[in-house]
Amino acid sequence: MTSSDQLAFGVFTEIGIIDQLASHAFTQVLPRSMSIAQFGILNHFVRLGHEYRTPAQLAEDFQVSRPTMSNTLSRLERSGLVEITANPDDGRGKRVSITDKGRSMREQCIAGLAAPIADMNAQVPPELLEKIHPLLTQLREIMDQMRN
Amino acid sequence: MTSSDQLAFGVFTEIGIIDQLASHAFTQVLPRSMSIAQFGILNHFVRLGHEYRTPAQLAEDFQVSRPTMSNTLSRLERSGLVEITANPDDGRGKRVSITDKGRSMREQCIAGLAAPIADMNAQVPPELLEKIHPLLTQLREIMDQMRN
DNA sequence: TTAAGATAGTTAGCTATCTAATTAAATATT
DNA sequence: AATATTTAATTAGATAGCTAACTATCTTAA
Repeated sequence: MTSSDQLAFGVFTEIGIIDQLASHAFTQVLPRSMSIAQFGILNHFVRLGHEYRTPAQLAEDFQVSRPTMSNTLSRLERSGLVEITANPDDGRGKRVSITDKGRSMREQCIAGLAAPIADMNAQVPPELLEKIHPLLTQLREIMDQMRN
Repeated sequence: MTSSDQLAFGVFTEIGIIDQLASHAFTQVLPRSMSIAQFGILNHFVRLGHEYRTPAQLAEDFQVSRPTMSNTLSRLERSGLVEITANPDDGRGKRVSITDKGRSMREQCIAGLAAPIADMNAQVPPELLEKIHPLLTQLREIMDQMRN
Protein backbone atom coordinates (compact mmCIF):
# COMPACT_ATOMS: atom_id res chain seq x y z
CA MET A 1 0.00 0.00 0.00
CA THR A 2 1.42 3.32 -1.05
CA SER A 3 0.81 6.40 1.05
CA SER A 4 -1.81 7.56 -1.48
CA ASP A 5 -3.62 4.31 -0.99
CA GLN A 6 -3.52 4.77 2.74
CA LEU A 7 -4.87 8.27 2.37
CA ALA A 8 -7.79 7.08 0.24
CA PHE A 9 -8.42 4.23 2.64
CA GLY A 10 -8.34 6.63 5.57
CA VAL A 11 -10.87 8.93 3.94
CA PHE A 12 -13.36 6.09 3.46
CA THR A 13 -12.77 4.79 6.94
CA GLU A 14 -13.60 8.18 8.44
CA ILE A 15 -16.63 8.49 6.21
CA GLY A 16 -17.87 5.08 7.31
CA ILE A 17 -17.57 5.99 10.98
CA ILE A 18 -19.22 9.38 10.56
CA ASP A 19 -22.08 7.83 8.62
CA GLN A 20 -22.60 5.31 11.38
CA LEU A 21 -22.53 7.94 14.13
CA ALA A 22 -24.89 10.26 12.25
CA SER A 23 -27.32 7.49 11.33
CA HIS A 24 -27.42 6.39 14.91
CA ALA A 25 -28.04 9.90 16.24
CA PHE A 26 -30.80 10.52 13.72
CA THR A 27 -32.48 7.18 14.26
CA GLN A 28 -32.75 7.98 17.97
CA VAL A 29 -35.02 10.96 17.38
CA LEU A 30 -37.29 9.56 14.69
CA PRO A 31 -40.67 8.16 15.71
CA ARG A 32 -40.34 4.57 16.87
CA SER A 33 -41.74 3.07 13.69
CA MET A 34 -39.66 5.18 11.28
CA SER A 35 -36.24 4.56 9.82
CA ILE A 36 -33.92 6.94 8.02
CA ALA A 37 -34.61 5.18 4.73
CA GLN A 38 -38.35 5.61 5.20
CA PHE A 39 -38.03 9.23 6.25
CA GLY A 40 -35.81 9.84 3.22
CA ILE A 41 -38.57 8.78 0.87
CA LEU A 42 -41.27 10.86 2.52
CA ASN A 43 -38.93 13.85 2.56
CA HIS A 44 -38.06 13.31 -1.09
CA PHE A 45 -41.71 13.57 -2.15
CA VAL A 46 -42.21 16.77 -0.20
CA ARG A 47 -38.95 18.48 -1.12
CA LEU A 48 -39.19 17.77 -4.82
CA GLY A 49 -42.94 18.15 -4.98
CA HIS A 50 -43.41 14.95 -6.92
CA GLU A 51 -46.93 13.70 -7.23
CA TYR A 52 -46.05 10.25 -8.51
CA ARG A 53 -42.80 8.37 -8.70
CA THR A 54 -42.22 4.78 -9.78
CA PRO A 55 -40.35 2.35 -7.51
CA ALA A 56 -37.62 2.12 -10.15
CA GLN A 57 -37.20 5.90 -10.20
CA LEU A 58 -37.03 6.02 -6.43
CA ALA A 59 -34.39 3.26 -6.41
CA GLU A 60 -32.39 5.35 -8.85
CA ASP A 61 -32.94 8.56 -6.85
CA PHE A 62 -31.57 6.93 -3.72
CA GLN A 63 -28.87 4.82 -5.37
CA VAL A 64 -30.38 1.70 -3.92
CA SER A 65 -31.24 -1.65 -5.50
CA ARG A 66 -34.79 -2.26 -6.58
CA PRO A 67 -35.49 -5.03 -4.14
CA THR A 68 -34.32 -2.72 -1.35
CA MET A 69 -36.71 0.00 -2.50
CA SER A 70 -39.47 -2.55 -2.97
CA ASN A 71 -39.06 -3.59 0.63
CA THR A 72 -38.94 -0.08 2.06
CA LEU A 73 -42.01 0.95 0.05
CA SER A 74 -43.97 -2.04 1.31
CA ARG A 75 -43.30 -0.96 4.86
CA LEU A 76 -44.37 2.60 4.13
CA GLU A 77 -47.49 1.32 2.44
CA ARG A 78 -48.29 -1.00 5.34
CA SER A 79 -48.10 2.04 7.63
CA GLY A 80 -50.33 4.06 5.29
CA LEU A 81 -47.64 6.66 4.60
CA VAL A 82 -47.52 6.11 0.86
CA GLU A 83 -49.97 4.75 -1.64
CA ILE A 84 -48.92 2.32 -4.34
CA THR A 85 -51.11 1.89 -7.39
CA ALA A 86 -50.80 0.41 -10.86
CA ASN A 87 -49.00 2.59 -13.39
CA PRO A 88 -51.54 3.50 -16.08
CA ASP A 89 -48.70 4.02 -18.56
CA ASP A 90 -47.00 0.68 -18.08
CA GLY A 91 -48.65 -2.60 -17.24
CA ARG A 92 -45.53 -3.91 -15.56
CA GLY A 93 -45.10 -0.88 -13.39
CA LYS A 94 -46.47 0.83 -10.31
CA ARG A 95 -46.75 4.38 -9.08
CA VAL A 96 -46.03 5.65 -5.60
CA SER A 97 -47.45 8.77 -3.98
CA ILE A 98 -47.28 10.20 -0.48
CA THR A 99 -50.44 10.27 1.63
CA ASP A 100 -51.62 12.97 4.03
CA LYS A 101 -50.59 10.70 6.86
CA GLY A 102 -47.19 10.47 5.20
CA ARG A 103 -46.90 14.25 5.07
CA SER A 104 -47.66 14.69 8.72
CA MET A 105 -45.28 11.89 9.65
CA ARG A 106 -42.60 13.70 7.68
CA GLU A 107 -43.32 16.89 9.67
CA GLN A 108 -42.99 14.95 12.87
CA CYS A 109 -39.64 13.53 11.75
CA ILE A 110 -38.33 16.96 10.81
CA ALA A 111 -39.33 18.22 14.24
CA GLY A 112 -37.42 15.39 15.90
CA LEU A 113 -34.35 15.95 13.78
CA ALA A 114 -34.18 19.60 14.81
CA ALA A 115 -32.56 18.79 18.16
CA PRO A 116 -29.57 16.75 16.99
CA ILE A 117 -29.04 19.11 14.07
CA ALA A 118 -29.00 22.06 16.47
CA ASP A 119 -26.53 20.15 18.68
CA MET A 120 -24.35 19.54 15.70
CA ASN A 121 -24.41 23.20 14.76
CA ALA A 122 -23.52 24.12 18.31
CA GLN A 123 -20.56 21.72 18.51
CA VAL A 124 -19.18 21.81 15.00
CA PRO A 125 -17.56 25.05 13.83
CA PRO A 126 -19.61 26.37 10.93
CA GLU A 127 -16.47 26.87 8.82
CA LEU A 128 -15.81 23.16 9.07
CA LEU A 129 -19.14 22.29 7.52
CA GLU A 130 -18.79 25.04 4.95
CA LYS A 131 -15.36 23.81 3.93
CA ILE A 132 -16.22 20.16 3.89
CA HIS A 133 -19.53 20.25 2.03
CA PRO A 134 -18.27 21.22 -1.44
CA LEU A 135 -15.38 18.77 -1.12
CA LEU A 136 -17.78 15.96 -0.32
CA THR A 137 -20.00 16.91 -3.22
CA GLN A 138 -17.00 16.85 -5.53
CA LEU A 139 -15.92 13.44 -4.26
CA ARG A 140 -19.45 12.05 -4.52
CA GLU A 141 -19.78 13.28 -8.09
CA ILE A 142 -16.52 11.64 -9.11
CA MET A 143 -17.53 8.37 -7.50
CA ASP A 144 -20.90 8.54 -9.13
CA GLN A 145 -19.29 8.87 -12.54
CA MET A 146 -16.95 5.96 -11.82
CA ARG A 147 -19.96 3.77 -11.22
CA ASN A 148 -21.25 4.24 -14.74
CA MET B 1 -34.89 24.57 8.89
CA THR B 2 -32.31 27.33 8.93
CA SER B 3 -29.61 27.43 6.30
CA SER B 4 -27.12 26.06 8.86
CA ASP B 5 -29.42 23.13 9.41
CA GLN B 6 -29.60 22.54 5.69
CA LEU B 7 -25.82 22.66 5.46
CA ALA B 8 -25.43 20.08 8.22
CA PHE B 9 -28.11 17.93 6.66
CA GLY B 10 -26.41 18.20 3.28
CA VAL B 11 -23.07 17.12 4.72
CA PHE B 12 -24.56 13.97 6.22
CA THR B 13 -26.51 13.20 3.09
CA GLU B 14 -23.34 13.35 1.00
CA ILE B 15 -21.49 11.24 3.53
CA GLY B 16 -24.24 8.63 3.45
CA ILE B 17 -24.11 8.37 -0.32
CA ILE B 18 -20.31 8.22 -0.46
CA ASP B 19 -20.26 5.53 2.20
CA GLN B 20 -22.75 3.49 0.22
CA LEU B 21 -20.84 3.87 -3.05
CA ALA B 22 -17.51 3.03 -1.45
CA SER B 23 -18.87 0.04 0.46
CA HIS B 24 -20.39 -1.29 -2.68
CA ALA B 25 -17.19 -0.87 -4.70
CA PHE B 26 -15.10 -2.53 -2.01
CA THR B 27 -17.52 -5.41 -1.50
CA GLN B 28 -17.27 -6.22 -5.21
CA VAL B 29 -13.56 -7.02 -5.00
CA LEU B 30 -13.46 -8.95 -1.74
CA PRO B 31 -13.49 -12.74 -1.86
CA ARG B 32 -17.03 -14.06 -2.13
CA SER B 33 -17.26 -15.11 1.50
CA MET B 34 -15.87 -11.89 2.94
CA SER B 35 -17.60 -8.70 4.01
CA ILE B 36 -16.13 -5.31 4.78
CA ALA B 37 -16.87 -5.79 8.46
CA GLN B 38 -15.03 -9.10 8.48
CA PHE B 39 -12.08 -7.71 6.55
CA GLY B 40 -11.93 -4.78 8.95
CA ILE B 41 -11.36 -7.08 11.88
CA LEU B 42 -8.65 -9.13 10.21
CA ASN B 43 -6.95 -5.93 9.09
CA HIS B 44 -7.21 -4.48 12.58
CA PHE B 45 -5.30 -7.40 14.08
CA VAL B 46 -2.53 -7.13 11.52
CA ARG B 47 -2.20 -3.35 11.49
CA LEU B 48 -2.13 -2.94 15.23
CA GLY B 49 -0.19 -6.14 15.87
CA HIS B 50 -2.57 -7.26 18.59
CA GLU B 51 -2.18 -10.83 19.72
CA TYR B 52 -5.44 -10.98 21.63
CA ARG B 53 -8.45 -8.72 21.79
CA THR B 54 -11.72 -9.27 23.61
CA PRO B 55 -15.03 -9.04 21.74
CA ALA B 56 -15.95 -6.04 23.89
CA GLN B 57 -12.72 -4.25 22.96
CA LEU B 58 -13.31 -4.96 19.29
CA ALA B 59 -16.87 -3.63 19.54
CA GLU B 60 -15.42 -0.47 21.06
CA ASP B 61 -12.64 -0.25 18.45
CA PHE B 62 -15.19 -0.36 15.65
CA GLN B 63 -17.93 1.67 17.34
CA VAL B 64 -20.33 -1.18 16.93
CA SER B 65 -22.71 -2.82 19.40
CA ARG B 66 -21.57 -5.99 21.13
CA PRO B 67 -24.18 -8.23 19.55
CA THR B 68 -23.03 -7.01 16.16
CA MET B 69 -19.43 -7.86 16.97
CA SER B 70 -20.52 -11.17 18.44
CA ASN B 71 -22.21 -12.03 15.18
CA THR B 72 -19.32 -10.98 12.94
CA LEU B 73 -16.82 -12.86 15.10
CA SER B 74 -18.91 -16.05 14.93
CA ARG B 75 -18.78 -15.89 11.16
CA LEU B 76 -15.03 -15.35 11.15
CA GLU B 77 -14.61 -18.22 13.58
CA ARG B 78 -16.83 -20.50 11.49
CA SER B 79 -14.56 -19.74 8.52
CA GLY B 80 -11.45 -20.45 10.60
CA LEU B 81 -10.13 -16.90 10.22
CA VAL B 82 -10.06 -16.10 13.92
CA GLU B 83 -9.86 -18.21 17.04
CA ILE B 84 -12.04 -17.50 20.05
CA THR B 85 -11.02 -18.87 23.44
CA ALA B 86 -11.91 -18.29 27.06
CA ASN B 87 -10.29 -15.25 28.62
CA PRO B 88 -7.97 -16.51 31.37
CA ASP B 89 -8.25 -13.16 33.15
CA ASP B 90 -12.04 -12.98 33.24
CA GLY B 91 -14.41 -15.89 33.56
CA ARG B 92 -17.17 -13.99 31.77
CA GLY B 93 -15.03 -13.04 28.84
CA LYS B 94 -13.42 -14.41 25.72
CA ARG B 95 -10.32 -13.65 23.74
CA VAL B 96 -10.04 -13.38 19.98
CA SER B 97 -6.92 -13.89 17.89
CA ILE B 98 -6.28 -14.05 14.16
CA THR B 99 -5.25 -17.36 12.62
CA ASP B 100 -2.73 -18.01 9.83
CA LYS B 101 -5.64 -18.59 7.52
CA GLY B 102 -7.00 -15.24 8.64
CA ARG B 103 -3.70 -13.54 7.80
CA SER B 104 -3.60 -14.94 4.32
CA MET B 105 -7.25 -14.05 3.75
CA ARG B 106 -6.40 -10.52 4.79
CA GLU B 107 -3.56 -10.46 2.22
CA GLN B 108 -5.98 -11.64 -0.43
CA CYS B 109 -8.44 -8.89 0.48
CA ILE B 110 -5.75 -6.23 0.35
CA ALA B 111 -4.77 -7.48 -3.09
CA GLY B 112 -8.36 -7.19 -4.30
CA LEU B 113 -8.79 -3.72 -2.86
CA ALA B 114 -5.73 -2.48 -4.72
CA ALA B 115 -7.64 -2.10 -7.99
CA PRO B 116 -10.51 0.13 -6.82
CA ILE B 117 -8.14 2.14 -4.65
CA ALA B 118 -5.89 2.71 -7.64
CA ASP B 119 -8.94 3.73 -9.69
CA MET B 120 -9.90 6.15 -7.00
CA ASN B 121 -6.42 7.64 -6.93
CA ALA B 122 -6.51 7.97 -10.69
CA GLN B 123 -9.89 9.71 -10.75
CA VAL B 124 -9.81 11.79 -7.60
CA PRO B 125 -7.36 14.70 -7.48
CA PRO B 126 -4.87 13.97 -4.67
CA GLU B 127 -5.36 17.46 -3.22
CA LEU B 128 -9.01 16.68 -2.72
CA LEU B 129 -8.23 13.70 -0.53
CA GLU B 130 -5.48 15.60 1.26
CA LYS B 131 -7.81 18.49 2.00
CA ILE B 132 -10.75 16.41 3.02
CA HIS B 133 -9.06 13.87 5.28
CA PRO B 134 -8.16 16.16 8.19
CA LEU B 135 -11.58 17.81 8.01
CA LEU B 136 -13.29 14.44 8.24
CA THR B 137 -11.09 13.47 11.16
CA GLN B 138 -12.00 16.68 12.94
CA LEU B 139 -15.71 16.11 12.34
CA ARG B 140 -15.51 12.49 13.44
CA GLU B 141 -13.73 13.47 16.65
CA ILE B 142 -16.35 16.05 17.50
CA MET B 143 -19.17 13.59 16.86
CA ASP B 144 -17.40 10.98 18.92
CA GLN B 145 -17.26 13.35 21.85
CA MET B 146 -20.92 14.23 21.46
CA ARG B 147 -21.78 10.58 21.85
CA ASN B 148 -20.28 10.44 25.35
C1' DT C 1 -46.27 -12.24 -36.48
C1' DT C 2 -43.63 -14.59 -33.74
C1' DA C 3 -39.59 -15.04 -31.08
C1' DA C 4 -35.85 -12.84 -28.52
C1' DG C 5 -34.43 -9.50 -25.44
C1' DA C 6 -35.02 -5.78 -22.07
C1' DT C 7 -37.42 -3.84 -18.12
C1' DA C 8 -40.57 -3.52 -13.69
C1' DG C 9 -41.27 -5.55 -9.71
C1' DT C 10 -41.11 -9.33 -6.27
C1' DT C 11 -39.35 -13.33 -3.64
C1' DA C 12 -35.74 -15.82 -1.35
C1' DG C 13 -31.69 -15.91 1.08
C1' DC C 14 -27.69 -13.66 2.69
C1' DT C 15 -24.81 -10.07 6.01
C1' DA C 16 -24.64 -6.00 9.03
C1' DT C 17 -26.66 -3.24 12.15
C1' DC C 18 -29.66 -2.05 16.04
C1' DT C 19 -32.37 -2.66 20.79
C1' DA C 20 -34.20 -5.52 24.46
C1' DA C 21 -33.82 -9.29 27.25
C1' DT C 22 -31.09 -13.24 29.21
C1' DT C 23 -27.20 -15.70 31.57
C1' DA C 24 -23.06 -15.86 33.95
C1' DA C 25 -19.34 -13.89 36.32
C1' DA C 26 -16.97 -10.02 38.60
C1' DT C 27 -17.22 -6.03 41.61
C1' DA C 28 -19.24 -3.00 45.08
C1' DT C 29 -22.01 -2.15 48.94
C1' DT C 30 -24.09 -2.89 53.09
C1' DA D 1 -20.74 -12.61 54.18
C1' DA D 2 -24.69 -11.70 51.59
C1' DT D 3 -26.84 -8.85 48.38
C1' DA D 4 -26.98 -5.62 44.70
C1' DT D 5 -24.97 -3.76 40.74
C1' DT D 6 -22.18 -3.82 36.80
C1' DT D 7 -20.04 -6.06 32.93
C1' DA D 8 -19.25 -9.82 29.08
C1' DA D 9 -21.38 -12.24 25.88
C1' DT D 10 -25.32 -14.22 23.56
C1' DT D 11 -30.10 -14.81 21.80
C1' DA D 12 -34.24 -13.01 19.69
C1' DG D 13 -36.41 -10.11 16.67
C1' DA D 14 -36.31 -5.90 13.96
C1' DT D 15 -34.79 -3.03 9.41
C1' DA D 16 -31.69 -2.01 5.44
C1' DG D 17 -28.84 -3.36 2.13
C1' DC D 18 -27.16 -6.78 -1.40
C1' DT D 19 -27.40 -10.58 -5.40
C1' DA D 20 -29.72 -14.19 -7.85
C1' DA D 21 -33.62 -15.93 -9.75
C1' DC D 22 -38.41 -15.47 -11.04
C1' DT D 23 -42.93 -13.58 -13.33
C1' DA D 24 -45.15 -10.45 -16.15
C1' DT D 25 -45.08 -7.09 -19.56
C1' DC D 26 -43.18 -4.21 -23.05
C1' DT D 27 -40.09 -3.55 -27.09
C1' DT D 28 -37.32 -4.99 -30.84
C1' DA D 29 -36.01 -7.78 -34.52
C1' DA D 30 -36.22 -11.63 -37.63
